[in-house]
Amino acid sequence: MADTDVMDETVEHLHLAGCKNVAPVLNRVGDKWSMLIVMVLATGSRRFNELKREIDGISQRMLTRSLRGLERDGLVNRTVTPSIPPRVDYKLTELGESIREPVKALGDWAIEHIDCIRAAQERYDAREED
Amino acid sequence: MADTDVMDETVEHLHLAGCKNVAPVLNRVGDKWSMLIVMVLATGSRRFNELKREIDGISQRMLTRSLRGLERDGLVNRTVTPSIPPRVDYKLTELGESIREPVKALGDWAIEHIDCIRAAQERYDAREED
DNA sequence: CTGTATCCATGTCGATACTG
DNA sequence: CAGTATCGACATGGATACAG
Repeated sequence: MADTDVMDETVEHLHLAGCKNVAPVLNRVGDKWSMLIVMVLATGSRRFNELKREIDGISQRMLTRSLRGLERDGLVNRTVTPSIPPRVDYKLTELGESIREPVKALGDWAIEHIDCIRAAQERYDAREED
Repeated sequence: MADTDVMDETVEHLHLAGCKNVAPVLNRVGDKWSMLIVMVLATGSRRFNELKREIDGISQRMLTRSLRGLERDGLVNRTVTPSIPPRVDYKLTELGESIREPVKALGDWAIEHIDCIRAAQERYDAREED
């Protein structure tokens, strides 16, 4: 099972040993821009400023940071064409493609239950303001 | 389609209109403790300190906050028994149960691809330190 | 065009102390 | 037992300026 030293403590009460593996993924999925970028790139490769225009609201800094994160995790591929002006293209890797399905499942769940959630929130908030 | 006023701007370049709905869910799913709590509660109702012991590493503050968030979103039900000492039980609602499947799908993806991700990260980090 | 560097505001998380 | 209150450390995100 390779030398993953994640079992350093005997995780007594957690059958959730894999959680240490899941957490970083949840972190990336849960961040503000990454999955949005993935969804845009799902429709085809883009250049930096194409993404910036298309995502609408993202700052240059956050686009760079998000892309670097996705690239580091192997979800996005970055190709530099050293021309003048320079050209950089981003596209999903196979790994990046493969995450779309589970993320979409979550997105579908969210859309399907959003009314239920909002109703719960309103009920909760109503009870607080007494 | 109900009066969801989320189409206030003509979302030209986004077929991702539902994103405003998905974001809050991603936020909850992506946070550090919420899904861990859901997974524990999936095996049965718990009291506050049972959760605290079982989650291991969570602070009292974060457990309270996470449970409040989950309760507000309608994923968790809180039942107070005004005895001495007081007793409070938490259990998943139907909505809470229903989110387990898509979250598990994402968890399975993470576990399945963790080696690939780590490899990509090491490759990336190796290239940075030159 | 594609970034990097700074600065700053805000949010998240944890430790600790205290309460009914 | 089941919280609330407070504080401080740290991470995240945005605005702006600058650079190859």
